[in-house]
Amino acid sequence: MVDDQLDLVFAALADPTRRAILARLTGGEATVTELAAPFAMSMPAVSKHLKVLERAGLISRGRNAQQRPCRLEAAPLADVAEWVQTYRRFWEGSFDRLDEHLQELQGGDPA
Amino acid sequence: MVDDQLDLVFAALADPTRRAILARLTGGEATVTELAAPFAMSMPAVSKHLKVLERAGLISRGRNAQQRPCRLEAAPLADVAEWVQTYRRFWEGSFDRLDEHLQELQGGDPA
DNA sequence: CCTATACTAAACCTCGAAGTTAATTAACCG
DNA sequence: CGGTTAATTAACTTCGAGGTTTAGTATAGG
Repeated sequence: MVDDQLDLVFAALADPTRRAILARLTGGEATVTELAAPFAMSMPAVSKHLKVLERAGLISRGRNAQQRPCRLEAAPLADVAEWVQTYRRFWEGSFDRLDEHLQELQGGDPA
Repeated sequence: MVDDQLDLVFAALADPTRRAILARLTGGEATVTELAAPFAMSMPAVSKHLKVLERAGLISRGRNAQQRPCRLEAAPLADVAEWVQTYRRFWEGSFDRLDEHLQELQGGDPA
């Protein structure tokens, strides 16, 4: 709902490294070292990416000895889905702009 | 499919001005001047935002006298929807991480 | 032709994102 | 305690995003 939050989430998703990290986390928790392994990038760089994801609410972090396991927190993606959902009728269907406009005026949904 | 394209789209969406422009365009085509009106921002700034949206494939531009009407091109949002869709089961449902992992291994869906 | 209108291009500024290396904290382990 | 592993912090660099103002390009129209 807060627009700033959507900013953070979209910005976080705009980086392929971070999307790859999220994809990795669908397989379960992982430590920073594990997450960093696939990338040709230093550990602090990955640590920064994780901070971006955390600020966006897309991951949370636990504690296990010296390790800080990351877990996926997908809730903000529901907001993304909701936002994009409002545009669905603009990529589905084959009506032209005039039809779209009429549709909007009438609040109708041809699906 | 092309990861770079998703980068461009997410990055374009990470700015509230640009999302507002897209929202405006759901009401039909608009000129740059019309799009710029609601914002406390110079016209060149809006012009740059439009270029970002265009590069992401989210708008296209026509020509009408001196005006360059913009129209919404929502197709890239389908890619966004598809991407986010793969995470849906991670924000729906109330199972914990272990369950998620088992679910993934079994390819099951408890919904 | 001249001028106003609509927009883009150019030049510039500032700030933060993304990366580096080196230093620091924290926890385990022999 | 001393050393190793895991991760963050700090200091620094580079680059591009987002904004500005000023200048340039088209096109409409008196």
